Amino acid sequence: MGRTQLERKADTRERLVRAAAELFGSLGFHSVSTDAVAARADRTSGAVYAHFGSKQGLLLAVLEEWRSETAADAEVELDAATDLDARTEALWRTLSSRTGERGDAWLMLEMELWLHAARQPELRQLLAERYDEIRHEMAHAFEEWAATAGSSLASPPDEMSTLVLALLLGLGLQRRMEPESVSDELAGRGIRSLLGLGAG
Amino acid sequence: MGRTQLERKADTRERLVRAAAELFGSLGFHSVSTDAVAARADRTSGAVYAHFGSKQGLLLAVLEEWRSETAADAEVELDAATDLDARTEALWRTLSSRTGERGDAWLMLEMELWLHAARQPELRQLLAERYDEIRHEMAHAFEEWAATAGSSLASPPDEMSTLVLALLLGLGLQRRMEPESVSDELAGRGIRSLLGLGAG
DNA sequence: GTCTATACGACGATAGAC
DNA sequence: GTCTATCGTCGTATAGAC
Repeated sequence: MGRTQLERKADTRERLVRAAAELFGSLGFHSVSTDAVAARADRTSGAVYAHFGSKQGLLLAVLEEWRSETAADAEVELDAATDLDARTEALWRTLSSRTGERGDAWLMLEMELWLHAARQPELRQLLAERYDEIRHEMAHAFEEWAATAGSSLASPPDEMSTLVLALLLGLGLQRRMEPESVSDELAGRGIRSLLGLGAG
Repeated sequence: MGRTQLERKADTRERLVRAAAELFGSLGFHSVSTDAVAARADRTSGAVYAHFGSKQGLLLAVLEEWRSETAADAEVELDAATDLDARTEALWRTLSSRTGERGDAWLMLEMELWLHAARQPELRQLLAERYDEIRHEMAHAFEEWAATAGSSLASPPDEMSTLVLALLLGLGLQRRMEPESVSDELAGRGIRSLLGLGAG
């Protein structure tokens, strides 16, 4: 069939990205060779260069993949939550403490990307846009929450989302070092007090 | 003199740690070779292994050095601030947006350490203790603030310091990618609303 | 696009003299 | 403790056949 080679190409690309996400996240970008990624994807390192040009190109592809996944996950989680407590908890769960098949590789990969971006302007631009998107989505959600709660937000929604995103990231960092220091309940309380929608 | 060799030893150690802090912070741990560190310290790589055993041992020494420095800096800054606005601002400045000679290498080195610690239990323990210390110091300060303000804290001080530390870290991360997204004023407002001591 | 094979460089770490 | 010299290894990336 004429489309077999296209399918195979897409398949290889997907395999490589998946393998890279798993290995980079669990072992770290620098500790993982292109050979290792290719091997896990049942390919050879040549395929990495044919598809992504470099090891860093592969890292970027992983980022793009996770961005869309995360957005989708967040939307599902948040739509399912009805009251404020459930919403804040869902937010915390989605952005900072994912468990399950991917483990907590999420935050580690995020930090890995942040570090690279901190030193490379092109990457920095890309990550900045990523944060912008996340903040926008959150800001939109906050406005809805306030509306359904009958109250109004104390500050501009985009400022609020900056603060909330910061809180989520920072709690994730601490939680990874010392899980007991950050309970789900504490996270929820923190978010609510930033929003000014808490119990007071 | 009998102490010359001891002095020289201490001097070499200090040179190596300083050089490592500068290079690791600006270029990243993985991008910097032990030879490069040693060269900047006017020594050779053998000295690194004689003093620290490994490249990672050197990283740990850098961490210890910065921990004490940061604590001292924070104390000075906070003692100089009198009202709540000045205090929250000093907090933000000390922990997340240091500029000057060290540039913003601080946060990058911190994240570098975090990433290593996330994968190594011994290091994780050490970093957890570091966070604990920071939180304790902040918690102590918060109690004083509340006392002088005549009000009381809404939550236990150690929970508050967890939230505030999270906010500071998270804002630092975003600020590095997109400085305009995090104003000093916003940071101060965020801290105050977590503390429940804000304007409202 | 994918493979094998390999060039080429760099790195961490050690040995041994001083 | 510090130096010079060096070993062995591993990594990224490329060349060229298929």
